[in-house]
Amino acid sequence: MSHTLGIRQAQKQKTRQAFLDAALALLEEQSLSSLGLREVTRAVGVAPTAFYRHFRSTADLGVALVDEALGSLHPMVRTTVATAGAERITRAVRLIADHVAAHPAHVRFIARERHGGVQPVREAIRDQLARFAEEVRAELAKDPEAAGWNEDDLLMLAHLYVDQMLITASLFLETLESPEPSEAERQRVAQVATRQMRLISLGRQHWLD
Amino acid sequence: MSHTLGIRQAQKQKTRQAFLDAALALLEEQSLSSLGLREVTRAVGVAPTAFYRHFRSTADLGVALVDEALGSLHPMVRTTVATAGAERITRAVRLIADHVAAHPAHVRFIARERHGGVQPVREAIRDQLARFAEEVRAELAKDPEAAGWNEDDLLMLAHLYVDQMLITASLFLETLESPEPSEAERQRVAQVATRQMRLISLGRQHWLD
DNA sequence: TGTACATCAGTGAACGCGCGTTCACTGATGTAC
DNA sequence: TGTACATCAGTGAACGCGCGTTCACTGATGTAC
Repeated sequence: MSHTLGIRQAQKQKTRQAFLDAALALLEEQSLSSLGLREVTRAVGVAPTAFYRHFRSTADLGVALVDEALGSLHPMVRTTVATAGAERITRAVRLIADHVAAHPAHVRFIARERHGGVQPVREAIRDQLARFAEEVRAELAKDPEAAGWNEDDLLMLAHLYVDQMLITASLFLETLESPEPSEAERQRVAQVATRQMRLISLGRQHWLD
Repeated sequence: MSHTLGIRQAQKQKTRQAFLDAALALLEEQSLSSLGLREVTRAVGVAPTAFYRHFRSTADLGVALVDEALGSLHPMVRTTVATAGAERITRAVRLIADHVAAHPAHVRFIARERHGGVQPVREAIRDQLARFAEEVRAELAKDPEAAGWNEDDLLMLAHLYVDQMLITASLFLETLESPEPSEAERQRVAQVATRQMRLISLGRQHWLD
C-alpha cells in the first residue's frame, strides 16, 4: 500500500521540513511579517533561491506552519472533550500543559499570528480554530447535559471553551519564557484555568433554568 | 494653573502625534516588528533622522501606542462594570462595539501586538490588561453577589471577563474588515458575546453552591 | 542490465533598492540681562 | 524693548549592508527502451 518515495522526493521533503523547523525557531523572537527569506535559507544552510523550490513566499510557509502546528491536534482535543464528568476539565488542562511543554514554538507561533500582520496565515488559523469549535460542539452535543440546547448555543459554548484553551496555552507559555520558570507558577496557571472552566461548566448546568 | 506650552514644545508634540498616527495607520497591514523607521517618517513627511528626536526605536513608539490605545479606557471600563444587574452585560457589549467602531486601528494594534514579536510592547500590554483585571475585580468586589468570595477567585473571574471583552472586541473588528461589513453580522457577534457573558454570570451565581 | 535522454532540487552571480544610523548643519525659538 | 547667546527640532548627505528576485547553470535522480 504505502508508496516509498524516490530519493529525490525524500530529499525534497527533508529540505522542506528543515525550512519549517528553521522558520519556527526564528519566529520565537519576531513576527512572520518581518521574517526574511534569506534569513531562513541561511539558517537552513542552502542558497536563497532554494526557497522558491518549496514556497512562493514567507506567507506561504506560514500557512504550512499553521497546518503543522494545529493539524495533528484535532484527534487529541476530540478525545479529551469526549471524556465525561469532572475528569474532562482536569484532562483538558493537562493536555494543554503537556502540549505547550512539548511544542512551545508552535503554540507561540499560533498565538502570535492569530492576529498577526499576514492575512492568509490569519485566515488559516481562523479556519482551524473554527474546526476545533465545531468538533467540540459535536462532542458536547453527545453529552446528556446538552439536552434542550439548540445548536447555536452549543457552538457559542464550544467557542468559549476553545478560546479559553488558547488563553490558557498562552499563559503556560509565559511561565516557560519567564526569567526563572518555576513549577509553582505553572501550577498556579493550571489552577486558575481549571477554576475558570469549572465556572463556565457551572453556567452551562444552569443555562436552561 | 494650566501651563501653556511654548511654540517649540507645542510643535514637537504635534510632530510626535503625527508619528503615532502614521504608525498606527501603517500597522493596519503589518506587525510592529516589521515596521520601518523610514516608512513612518516618509508617511509623516519629515526626514528619517527626525524620528530620533521623539523615539529611541520603533519598539519605543510601540509602547507609546499602547498607552494611547488603552490608557484612556480605564474609567470607561470601571463605570461600565460598576453598573448593577442585567444592564451590566448589555452596557459592556455596547461599550466594546462602540469603542471598536470609533478606534478600530487601536484595537487591532493591541490584539496584534499582545502576542507580537516585540517584547517591551508585549509587556506594556500585559501590564495594562492586568490593571484592567484588577479594576474589574475591585468593582465586582463591591457587588452583593461577591459575598463569600475570596480575592483569588474574584481576580480569576475578572480575568475571565477581561479576556472575554478582548475576544469580543477582535470579533467586532473582523466584522468591520470583512469584504462587506453588515449590521447583521455585528448583531450576531453582540448576541453571542452577550450570551457568553450571561453564561459566565450564571456560573458566578452558583459558584458557592 | 545498459544506454540515452528528461527532470528538477539546489547553485551562484548579479541587479537595483530601501534600510538604520552617524554626523555636522541650520534657523526658529527661548532666555538672560 | 532690544540685544547677544543658548537651545534644540528638524535637515540632508553619506555609509555600509542585507534584502527579494532574475537567470542560466549543474549534476544527481528518474524514465523509456
